[in-house]
Amino acid sequence: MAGAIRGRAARGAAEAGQRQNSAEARQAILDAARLRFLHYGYKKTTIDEIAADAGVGKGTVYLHFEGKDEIMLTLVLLVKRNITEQMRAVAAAVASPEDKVRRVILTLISSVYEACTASAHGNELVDELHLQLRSHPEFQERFTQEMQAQYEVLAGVLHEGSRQGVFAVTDREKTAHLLLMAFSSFFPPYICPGNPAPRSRAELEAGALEMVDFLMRGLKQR
Amino acid sequence: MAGAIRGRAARGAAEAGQRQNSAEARQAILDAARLRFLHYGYKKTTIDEIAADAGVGKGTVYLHFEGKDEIMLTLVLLVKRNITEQMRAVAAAVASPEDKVRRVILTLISSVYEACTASAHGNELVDELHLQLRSHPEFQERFTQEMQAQYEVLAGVLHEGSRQGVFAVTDREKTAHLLLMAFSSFFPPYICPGNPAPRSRAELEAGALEMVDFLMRGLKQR
DNA sequence: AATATGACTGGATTCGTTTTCTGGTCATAT
DNA sequence: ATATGACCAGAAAACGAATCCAGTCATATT
Repeated sequence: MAGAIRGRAARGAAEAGQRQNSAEARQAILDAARLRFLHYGYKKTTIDEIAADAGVGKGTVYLHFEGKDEIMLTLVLLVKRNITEQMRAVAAAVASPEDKVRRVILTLISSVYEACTASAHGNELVDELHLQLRSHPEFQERFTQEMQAQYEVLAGVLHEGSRQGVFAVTDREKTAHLLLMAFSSFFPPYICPGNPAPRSRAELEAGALEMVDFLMRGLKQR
Repeated sequence: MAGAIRGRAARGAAEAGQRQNSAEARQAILDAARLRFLHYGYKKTTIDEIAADAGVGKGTVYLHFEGKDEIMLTLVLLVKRNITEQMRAVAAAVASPEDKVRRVILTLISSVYEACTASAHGNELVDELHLQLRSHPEFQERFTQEMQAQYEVLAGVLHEGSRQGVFAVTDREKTAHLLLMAFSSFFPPYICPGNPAPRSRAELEAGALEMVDFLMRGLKQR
């Protein structure tokens, strides 16, 4: 009985301990990798450094991730999810549908800008992301899902506006998609042959606001 | 008198001959360069080859262009002008303003696609263009002017629609600008983290048409 | 048995050197 | 006044040696 109790307790502790340690280790690896990537860039960061910073052996890293690339993709996906959350929060706040559309889109654009400007290696990381994404269909899938989630946040606001008679939208999904597509030039990499790339966050947001208001004219109920 | 005549004729012939030869040489250089660039890419093409193909000495190339980069930029500018011309032609045709907006934008997008897909080295050329443009302010200026011209073609159509009471546009220039900006994702390089890049010309045009019709809802008089 | 580790490996990358190539110049020719 | 091609310097390629580092695996630990 004591044995059984000890056994259960021990097993429970072992399981919990392992899982907790495991989760902790995973998180430590992600944290260490994020700092390294931001400070030194993707290529200059080695798995050995990440493992050392995280306080685990090198092999342990490979128990949690298939490789360096997956660590980076995982980090970016987390950032993307975080942005989606912010958008949801903005969409859930009390405001007119027009304002919500404005704010949801601005949130997305500003957050992406913020994330890419946070580090001196932002450009390298963006390039690397695009590169890696091309050869990781499973992550492509997950990224697409996340974009889908963002479309849906916007679609929700459109629906709300629709019910309130402010917007005239038939296919919310498609409209949200087109709407966000029209903002391609506000996302990095800012490749603008002709137009100059935005110089500052303020300039970016001002441009985005103009675009939002232009696009919303087509949404309004007439 | 005969002397004067001969003199004038000779001078005229010389001038005309020189200018004609000169213009011919310039054109021959551009033609040769275009073929080489399309067939072998920018980097693999040498000035010696261009000169040989054009049937002129190497030094002559430098009488007409400041360097290899300027030859390429000149060629691209010519293509851009040609596209503007096509847009003007479409805008001048008889059609409803809505149709003209559709067609003008489709012309632009299709032509750019066409130009970039014409060669296996389209991507290299686009990259090279962006690169070179960064260090050639005078060409930047000329490219911007050409884009301005394209905005104006579209602005003209908007104005026409406005007069006919079909569109409600206050600032034609700015509207044209925003309108074209919304199509960034339809121009190369097609960098789409999430959305797939267009696979074919047909897919591209279909997407563009959807976008045009979406955007035009905001333009219509209510 | 389940998990963690770090020494080890080989393919990739970097580095330093040599060689080739090529954009641009200029003295000469027409 | 215009056209040319030999020439030059600096860039790019080619190469091999040295180094690095992602990923593996035999072993250790619990």
